[in-house]
Amino acid sequence: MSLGPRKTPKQGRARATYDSILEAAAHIIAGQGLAAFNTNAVAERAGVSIGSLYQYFPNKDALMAALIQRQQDAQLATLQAAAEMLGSEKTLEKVVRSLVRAAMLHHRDNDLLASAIDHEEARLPVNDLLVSYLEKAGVVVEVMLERFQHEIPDIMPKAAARTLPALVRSVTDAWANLSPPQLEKAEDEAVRAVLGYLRVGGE
Amino acid sequence: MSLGPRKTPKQGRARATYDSILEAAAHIIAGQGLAAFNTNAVAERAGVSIGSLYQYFPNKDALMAALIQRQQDAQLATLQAAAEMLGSEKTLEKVVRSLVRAAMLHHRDNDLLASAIDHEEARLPVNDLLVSYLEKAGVVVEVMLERFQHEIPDIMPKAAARTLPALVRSVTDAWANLSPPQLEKAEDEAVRAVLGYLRVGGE
DNA sequence: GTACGATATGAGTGATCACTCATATTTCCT
DNA sequence: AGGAAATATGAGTGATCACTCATATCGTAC
Repeated sequence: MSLGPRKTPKQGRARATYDSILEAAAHIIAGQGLAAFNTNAVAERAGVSIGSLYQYFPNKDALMAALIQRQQDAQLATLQAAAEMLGSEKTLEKVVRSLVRAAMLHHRDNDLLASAIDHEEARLPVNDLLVSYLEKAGVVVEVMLERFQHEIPDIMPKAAARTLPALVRSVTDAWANLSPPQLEKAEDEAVRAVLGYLRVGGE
Repeated sequence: MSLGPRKTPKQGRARATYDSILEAAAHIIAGQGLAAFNTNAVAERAGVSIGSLYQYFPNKDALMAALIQRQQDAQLATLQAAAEMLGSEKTLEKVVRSLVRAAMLHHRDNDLLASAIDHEEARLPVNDLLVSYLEKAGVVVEVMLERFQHEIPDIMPKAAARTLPALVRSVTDAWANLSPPQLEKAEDEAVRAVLGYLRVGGE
């Protein structure tokens, strides 16, 4: 079963249809979870007929795969923007705290979508996508960390780039999923975890 | 919609039926994922009629909730056993490495089941279960860490107890889900993350 | 052994949902 | 203008699956 697009849009309206379908899919998953994600609902929300959806996606999984790629692109863009913003920041702790805060905000707004994507990544044959995304994100983190080599001499930037996002995500998850959510605590603990990870063995 | 059991088994065979249903559900999710988890398949695998399943579980979600509780109980037991085993271990690093290794083995065998449970915990109204589980697990971790107060003076054991499991899980995930999985690397990075987290600010 | 509650059965029902296809409309090109 | 290619439509189809219920069997107490 192919996950590639069935047909590439050639006209403007086709592009618009394609985009509105992806947008609708993201909206439904983010708002009501994976269980509410069905092709009929997506088409309706997109203001498009079910037939049109199947013009561009050969099946439901292909739609999910496209959504995963879209999300990866967005996250990469966010990360790159953050890297530029923080280019002037002097202390490692401030850089880390900014990144953690950004990750938490993103988390608050995209909780269901992010976890649904995690879940589906494991089920679908999209490993190539994932690896190439990690590759690119890794480079960005690597560049950021190199500026602080003096502070964290033992770090292996490539390894750190892979570990850090997972670390932030899990710690914030652990604290944000309480009732009531302990968001300040979450931020502190995540910063603590990241700094601890980076500095271990050093000093 | 109630998630409690519909009927409590009073005879031995009823207990056996009940258990085999839970066992079958776990087996299916662990082997083929959440998508293959349907009540008919569970009943068949359990060697029980679909009607029997609904004698004990008012609906599919109740079955999932029971599975979640069962898994929490098992994890707690594992953790407690580990805590006793490690009571004589002298260095913090060794304790941490043992725990990480145990978590990784568990992960390798129950990958799909664990992530499915994570996913469903978020969807079902089982917050009470989760909170009480974290409470108990927290106490165990707290006791373990108190022995190393001299090494990690700044730690808040309750906070650590909540953060650590999430941290280990995510780091191992990040490295284990590659192809090929980098399991040694995963262990090293997870140990590094935990030690870093525990020791930050200290030394 | 008989009676009664507990337990087990599985064909059947209704709802949901992925996906098709014959047809209609729009855009592009000359 | 007119034809062809691209795009859009949505009723319909078939499969899946959660859940019911009428009926059957088993265990136990007397």
